[in-house]
Amino acid sequence: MARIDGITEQRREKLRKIRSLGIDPFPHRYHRSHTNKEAIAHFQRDDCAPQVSLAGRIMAFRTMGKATFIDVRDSSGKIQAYFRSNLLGDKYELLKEFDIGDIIGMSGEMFRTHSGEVTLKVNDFVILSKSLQPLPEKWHGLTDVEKRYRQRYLDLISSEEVNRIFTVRSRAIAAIRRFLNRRGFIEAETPVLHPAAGGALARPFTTHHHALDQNLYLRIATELYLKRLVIGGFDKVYEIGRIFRNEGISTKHNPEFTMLESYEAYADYNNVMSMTEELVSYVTKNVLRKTKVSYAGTTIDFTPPWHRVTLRDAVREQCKIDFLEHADYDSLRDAIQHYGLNVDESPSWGKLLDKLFSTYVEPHLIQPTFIMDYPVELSPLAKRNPDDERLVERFEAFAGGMEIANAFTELNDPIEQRERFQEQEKLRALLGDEEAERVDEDFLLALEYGMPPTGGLGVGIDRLVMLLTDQQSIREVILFPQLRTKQVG
RNA sequence: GGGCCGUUAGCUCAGGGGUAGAGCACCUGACUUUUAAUCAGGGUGUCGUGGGUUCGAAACCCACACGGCUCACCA
Repeated sequence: MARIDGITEQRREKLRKIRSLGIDPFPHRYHRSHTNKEAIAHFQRDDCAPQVSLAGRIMAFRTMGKATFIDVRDSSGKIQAYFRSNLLGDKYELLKEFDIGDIIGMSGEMFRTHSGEVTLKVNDFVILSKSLQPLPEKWHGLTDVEKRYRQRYLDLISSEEVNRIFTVRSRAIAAIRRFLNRRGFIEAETPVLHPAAGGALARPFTTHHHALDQNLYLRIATELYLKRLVIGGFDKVYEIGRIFRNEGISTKHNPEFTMLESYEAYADYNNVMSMTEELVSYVTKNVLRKTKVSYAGTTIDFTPPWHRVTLRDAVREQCKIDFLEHADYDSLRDAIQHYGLNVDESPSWGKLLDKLFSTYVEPHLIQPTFIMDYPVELSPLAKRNPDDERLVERFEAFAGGMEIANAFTELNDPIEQRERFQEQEKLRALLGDEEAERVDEDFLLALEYGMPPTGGLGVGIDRLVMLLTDQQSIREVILFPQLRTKQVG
């Protein structure tokens, strides 16, 4: 990438010229009296000619000899500014040293042009930052996807839509906090560096602490620490935090992503189910002012109550297979073959079932749906279903064909939890399953002090934002998605 | 990691063996209410990188890099 070409050399020359005139092209501060939006609103509301000082990035120049219009944008929006030679005198010539992309401060009074646009008539202006690189083209903007992600600031400058997506993301997270805080939840911050990566089935990133001379893992879930807080007496606790999983990258997976986890003492997964649909519809209504969203050409309605169906019935409906009647690997595999279904080899019964589900059921779950009652093999941290000990009280929420939440009645029996961990260790040893849970003695010790019956929830924030913004790729809702580092030179 | 597609000016894109192109941006000039301002003039380039084929390669072949989609893994 030629960092210094003709255009940037011209701009460096302008920079030198500005300095030679005794002007600091990067002054320390500027007093704004209004944002662009406020200035326009003030003029329209009061029908006067208020004196204002505004600042922002120059987005366009329209010069007509001794008069110039420029468009200036700040985060509130665009405003047009009008520069006249006979108002500004010699200073008008200084405009020649300004370029699209520069940050400018301007003062003057508001008026309306002949064509009706509310405009700032400038009587003084100052450079606030000189831009040395040309901005993307004004009409088409930036469409090179790689460049959009690597230089997201350019994407944000040139695309209102991208700007909107990340504004929605921010508002959605704020709404989640508001919802939970109003219900009496406390927000916690638990460690990112874990001595053992637990709380989910996933490969972790590893790192090393030099002073402790100890290997550490980036967290794959916040679960086990948040449960310690429930044991510590925080009856309602949550964390919105970055999770790291050392797995493939796709339109639905980024190695680091944001998850909400909440835990509520004395609640079970039925209570959590109600809270989940209320939470999501609250967020949707607050952020978009409606509960129906358009996603991938269809309409998704988040209004509670959502569909509820057991995993068993869902799989039976789509695949004709009752997994409880095919409770071992060979039986389930044979049933899949018998019905002519196409499911890849999997290392275990549970993974085979998971595969069957994600291939034949998940893509159909467009409207918000709770899939309930998972096999105990797939859920080492969930409490058994009292009606069928092969199952646990667990649900996953789906919308738009994606999993957006996972929740269960938490296993709080320390003896059984130890047995479940040991089962996972067996899977790891037998099948080389690197994602299996490890026995976490520190967590087991905490459980032995007694954890109240608790309902836990995990929500994939990125995927929720995808649904709210009608984006089919997770990279479009993450400001700086993971890309391979480009070789320099 | 596999398959398919892409990479040409600052940006958006044409060009598919014979002198490197357009629009926007930029530069020069005109213009005191324009708004994708207009008018006249000016191409500013390692055609992703490295090899190969050829009299001649941006183009054809091979390898590599980066990206997109997809499959595998997962949430």
